[in-house]
Amino acid sequence: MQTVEKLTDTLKNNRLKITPQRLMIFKVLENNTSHPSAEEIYKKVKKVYPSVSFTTIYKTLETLRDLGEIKELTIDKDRKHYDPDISVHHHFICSDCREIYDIHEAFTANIKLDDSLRKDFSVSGFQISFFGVCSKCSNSDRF
Amino acid sequence: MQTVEKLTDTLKNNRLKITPQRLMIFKVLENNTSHPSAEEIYKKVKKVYPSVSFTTIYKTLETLRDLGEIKELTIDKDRKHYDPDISVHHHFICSDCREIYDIHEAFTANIKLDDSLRKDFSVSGFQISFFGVCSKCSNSDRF
DNA sequence: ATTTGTGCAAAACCTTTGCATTGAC
DNA sequence: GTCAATGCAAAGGTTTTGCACAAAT
Repeated sequence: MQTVEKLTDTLKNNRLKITPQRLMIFKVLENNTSHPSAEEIYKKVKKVYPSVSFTTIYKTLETLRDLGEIKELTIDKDRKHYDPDISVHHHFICSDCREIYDIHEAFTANIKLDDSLRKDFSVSGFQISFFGVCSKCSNSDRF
Repeated sequence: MQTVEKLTDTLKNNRLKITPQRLMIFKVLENNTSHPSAEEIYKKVKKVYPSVSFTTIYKTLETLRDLGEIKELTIDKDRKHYDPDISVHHHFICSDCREIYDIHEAFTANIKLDDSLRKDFSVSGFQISFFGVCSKCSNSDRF
């Protein structure tokens, strides 16, 4: 996602309106690496704008996704998560605490799209989901 | 997933009961590479057992997953899909028709778990989701 | 003034659960 | 006879939608 400042320009260029609620959602997402769910964003925005609705959260997230500013993550079986980091990277989800961690690793360069794959599919991207238990949870398991 | 025959033994060994509904669900899943959703399984079972319920479908899928016989796929943002092929492989989901295809490719061998990754996480598995449009859909787009 | 965004309430979905009944063993 | 499975209805949780009103441009 761009900076909030640049993002407001992008909205203007698309004849979209800049509202306090939206600005707050942008601020919550800016530099956010916690992969929040809609509810987590809602709760944070609600602290500043108590009357904000889920409708606004979902609509704004949809708008940001359509602008290509954020990515909707389908990795948690229970709910969607949102990622303002649209660069190529992958995720680890802890089966215990459900937290999602970023994985920026060099090995991803080793994934070459095979010709047979190219023939059958027009691949626009891929995403690796790692499963397991994070060190925080595996440590606490010992006690 | 094992063959239906072997699966019945596994159930017996776990003191689980073999019912006509379950057998039908097993048959629907056996050698099924279409990654069906619960509803798709429900519809097929319903043709033979019209009074079958979603409860039975979901409960049986849960049992099979807990036995390690099938995998629950979190790749489609709208619903879960079920895969009786528990061998290591990956998937391509068409953003147009939502169909999920298997990807069995040699390049997956190139993914080595980095030491830094091993240090922070106890990785039990990973799964690559490819996104894009399948050839069926990209062909039909032309008309 | 126009047009988009907001928020409420309700709906739409998918999935799970409580419970009485049925059926497998 | 015992215990697990089934099926119904209801509930739960997430996400979407219709619509009137508010706010941004």
